[in-house]
Amino acid sequence: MTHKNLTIKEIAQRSGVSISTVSRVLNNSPSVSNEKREKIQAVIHENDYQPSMVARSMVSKRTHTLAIIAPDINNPYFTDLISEIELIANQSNYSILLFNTMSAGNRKVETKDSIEISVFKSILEKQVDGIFILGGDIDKEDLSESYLTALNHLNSIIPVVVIGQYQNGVNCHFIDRNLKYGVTLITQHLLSLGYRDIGFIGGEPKIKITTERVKAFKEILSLYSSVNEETIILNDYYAKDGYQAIKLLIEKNILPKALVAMNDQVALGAFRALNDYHLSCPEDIAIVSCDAFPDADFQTPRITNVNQHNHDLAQVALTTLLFYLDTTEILPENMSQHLPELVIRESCGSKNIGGLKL
Amino acid sequence: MTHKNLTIKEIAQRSGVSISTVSRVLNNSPSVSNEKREKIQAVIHENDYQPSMVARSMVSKRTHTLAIIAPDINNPYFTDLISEIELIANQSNYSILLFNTMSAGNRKVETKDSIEISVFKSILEKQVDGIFILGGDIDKEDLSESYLTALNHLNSIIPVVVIGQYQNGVNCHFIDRNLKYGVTLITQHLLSLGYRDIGFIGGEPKIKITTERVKAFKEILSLYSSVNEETIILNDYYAKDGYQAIKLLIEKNILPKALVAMNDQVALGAFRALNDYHLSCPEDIAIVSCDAFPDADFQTPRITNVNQHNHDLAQVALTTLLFYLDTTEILPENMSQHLPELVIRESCGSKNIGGLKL
DNA sequence: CTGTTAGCGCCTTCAA
DNA sequence: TTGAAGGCGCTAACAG
Repeated sequence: MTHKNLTIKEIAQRSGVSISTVSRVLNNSPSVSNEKREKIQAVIHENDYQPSMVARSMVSKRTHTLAIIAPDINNPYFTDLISEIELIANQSNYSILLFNTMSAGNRKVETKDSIEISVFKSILEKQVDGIFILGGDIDKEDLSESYLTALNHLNSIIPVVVIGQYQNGVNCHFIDRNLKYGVTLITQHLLSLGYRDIGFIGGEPKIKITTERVKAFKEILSLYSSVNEETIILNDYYAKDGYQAIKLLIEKNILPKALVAMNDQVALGAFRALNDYHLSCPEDIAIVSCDAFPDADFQTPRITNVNQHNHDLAQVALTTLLFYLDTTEILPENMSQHLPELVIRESCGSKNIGGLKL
Repeated sequence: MTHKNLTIKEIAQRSGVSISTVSRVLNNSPSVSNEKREKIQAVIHENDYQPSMVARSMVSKRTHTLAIIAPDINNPYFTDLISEIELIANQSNYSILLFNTMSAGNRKVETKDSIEISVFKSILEKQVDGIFILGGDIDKEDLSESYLTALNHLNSIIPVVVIGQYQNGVNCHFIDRNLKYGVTLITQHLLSLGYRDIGFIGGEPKIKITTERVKAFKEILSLYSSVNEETIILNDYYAKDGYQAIKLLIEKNILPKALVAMNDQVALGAFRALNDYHLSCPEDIAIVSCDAFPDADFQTPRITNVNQHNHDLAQVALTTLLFYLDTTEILPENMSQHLPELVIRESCGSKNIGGLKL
């Protein structure tokens, strides 16, 4: 910390011009003589001068920073999304301010007042240009009044894009994941393979992601077979939950012939539990997952799952947010997202391993 | 975007006082009459007023923001560290600006000029108070001259803490991971179980993490047995690399009786490859890992590995950075980090499953 | 094409 | 205990 960054004033002095001229070359204004421009650029380079974003923000009211609020960055679903958003944001010259609220995951923190509400305050202070909410409180079936108020207030000052299911009474922009299509696709796959006795495991109850998926699961299943509520085990989104679910089903002696798992981690936990009971997937039971995580192709068995195309999600979310940064109008057209895609591997017991895509 | 945040000036007007008085209550200055203080606080609450961090930063030269530069946030090692740092940083009222350089991982970007150097520029603009570098270019055996210059320049303006191995010629503060101890521990474990024919898989060549671990591995192995260079396969840090390594060893017909994998993901890929060749771990070959990732306990087999106590790392890194934020002196005492810890599970073939910790 | 001036929102002297 | 004034580094009119 010996050096300090120079100011525009010092660059002006060393270049023998006024600060406005320096400011002009900084902002690529055409109305600067080549001679002075070159001189100034030289001085800028010599001194490794970087204009202060803080001062610029002061004037422009833009920080070129986007906030991401995520409940658990140890969950691959969120990191996938974050790294995707970050990549595209950087290309548009935005930086990412990350808020990991820990409202999910191993280190889940329980407080009477939601952490997210306090995060909203920090974000307001920081004056980011826009905000992504990737999950957390917003996914709850019953939103608290205080959360709703805080979120709407936030959104009235800074545009918020939520990647998740639409919530009544929330004024943010929502990017829908089309959960229904994905579950339907994969359940149908099991049905087509001949399975009729199908259960569902994983996912926190009272959370929209869970309820929507379970609802769609029941809908499609009931068309061809019957739903057995006992084999629907909702707990949480992690490997431990898949493990626990299988344990429960086996202990109650109601293990079905096939299971839809909330995501790959739940499926992983399920595999492990089966192994502990000397059962195996897919021989004894087929297990598929609604949400693809990395390494699905390296598990044993390789996991048949749904690719929700998070890459698209991130793209759409960013485009949407960037749009609302500049205007309060309605986004003209819905951007195209790829539909969730069934990826058939081994865990479903299908013989069509590899290649086959629906 | 109907509302806008009020300014201190408006709060002053609505409270019937001057802006300096408002500023005083904002900063908990004692010299304000209770009457005015209460009036002002009421107005602040009514209007959900949040002072502008940007304006404050303009004056204080502090943004209360820390940057994290990581090469691949899809890698659990980095997310672990990030979420840990974020948690502690938040408690000290710092926000995290995340830079995912993508210099590692599936989407690895190759450019002649390092992305990190351009990230350094963004960071300089943003005027963060301090910087963490979690990996990436800094881990290379041969640092480019341009990178070195850029990093040292950065560090001369903003304090940088690197979580990684010390590099000659770099002026940042380093937090060492004690890689040697971990590998030694786990190799010794294999040796104690009676294995003599032990290989090493995973890890990018020419990267310090790799070279240090391989070096330590060879050192301890050569004390009890002999090193076979052919069974040391260095490629990268992911599941695909474990897979590829096993494939190679089998095809060359030199699969050893035991392997040390760079991390759990490499081990996972190795398991998968073994299965494809109708071999299994630990029956046919023992595989252990140097770096624990989440879910090690849910893999089949459960992975015997080393817990590098990343929690500690984050803690020490943050404390160090916070210290150097305020002073240029030398940190008085080395903070204690837990030593890497051997966690015995199933993949080593040990009968002492569970419980046993060294 | 160039320089002067007036803020952006806040903190910090300095007087009162 | 309070208010007025100046300045943080930069941009954006406005004159020249």
